[in-house]
Amino acid sequence: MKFSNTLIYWQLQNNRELPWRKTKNPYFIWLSEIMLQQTRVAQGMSYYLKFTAQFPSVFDLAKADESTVLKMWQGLGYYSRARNLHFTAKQIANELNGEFPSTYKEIIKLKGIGDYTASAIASICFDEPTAVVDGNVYRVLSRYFGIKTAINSSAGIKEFKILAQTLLDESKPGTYNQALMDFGALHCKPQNPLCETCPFADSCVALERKLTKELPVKDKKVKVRNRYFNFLVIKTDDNKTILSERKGKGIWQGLYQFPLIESDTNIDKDEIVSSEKFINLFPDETTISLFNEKEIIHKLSHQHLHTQFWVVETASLSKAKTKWKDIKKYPVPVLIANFIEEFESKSN
DNA sequence: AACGCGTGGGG
DNA sequence: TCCCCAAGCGT
Repeated sequence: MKFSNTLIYWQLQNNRELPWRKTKNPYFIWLSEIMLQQTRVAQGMSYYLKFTAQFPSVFDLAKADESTVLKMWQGLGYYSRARNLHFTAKQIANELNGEFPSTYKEIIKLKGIGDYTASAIASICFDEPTAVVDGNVYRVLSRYFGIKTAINSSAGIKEFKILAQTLLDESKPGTYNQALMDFGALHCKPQNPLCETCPFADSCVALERKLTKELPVKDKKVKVRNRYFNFLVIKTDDNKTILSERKGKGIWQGLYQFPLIESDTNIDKDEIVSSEKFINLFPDETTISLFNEKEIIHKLSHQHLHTQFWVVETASLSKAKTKWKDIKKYPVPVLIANFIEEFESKSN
């Protein structure tokens, strides 16, 4: 049987009820696709429901402040997705009369939308026969055809895109694309794929040659960089603190944090209070204490952040403009949000 | 072209 | 514990 027919038959019997499956509205599909980039369905689900409730149309999203959008995105990671989402929402609302572009060629021009997302939206919403290639597709196709080309090499990216396109069922591209991704996510899983009950078992190259565990091939691992963060958690007599936005490139752009002293290794109280940043911040007397006895290692995919939170109590300070009672209004990284939770629970 | 960019779950 | 990795994109 044809690859696409077997796949769609599998999908009929294994259909997932997902909120974004009930619509072809490109705004909702777009939202779901951005949220699910490098993100599991289970993690993205509550965010999708929250966003569609608060922003039922692209105009509502466009009207919001970026900071509001980031606050709602808090905890989902890869925050440039949220910034690009908001940027593109404004563009669609203000320049395109709220009308989502309807072809792959136009969709891929939008910020935050690459080959995968443009193919997904074009096929699901507009029935354009463009094949999606995501992590699931790489895995299924590399195993089924026994392809050892690295999926993150430029040769692999081209090869798999072409192959995916030739396999696509052009009569129902949206259904086919989602079926292939579902099959990868639920059946042809990274670990412990369900080969015993696989509808492709009679023709899967990886199964026949016992290559399932070796495929897909991916080269190079990301190197992890160690960084040492010391946050100065200021608490003034009048219950204020300093929280400021991270600007420029690097992690957590647009999110807020306490004043930060970064060092080459964990440093002690003496080094904190004698640092230039500390002296500039606090001309007057302060009381400083380390909040977490043991360093917190916050792990990003590519950085390990060895973190110490220093609680600094001082008289009222003109630079301390953020009221403690407003602190949860700001978008912050999970590392900071976790600290705030613990700090508040201990001071009550 | 290769690297930077989060977070959480599972083996 | 550690490592992988999950509906990728921008530069």
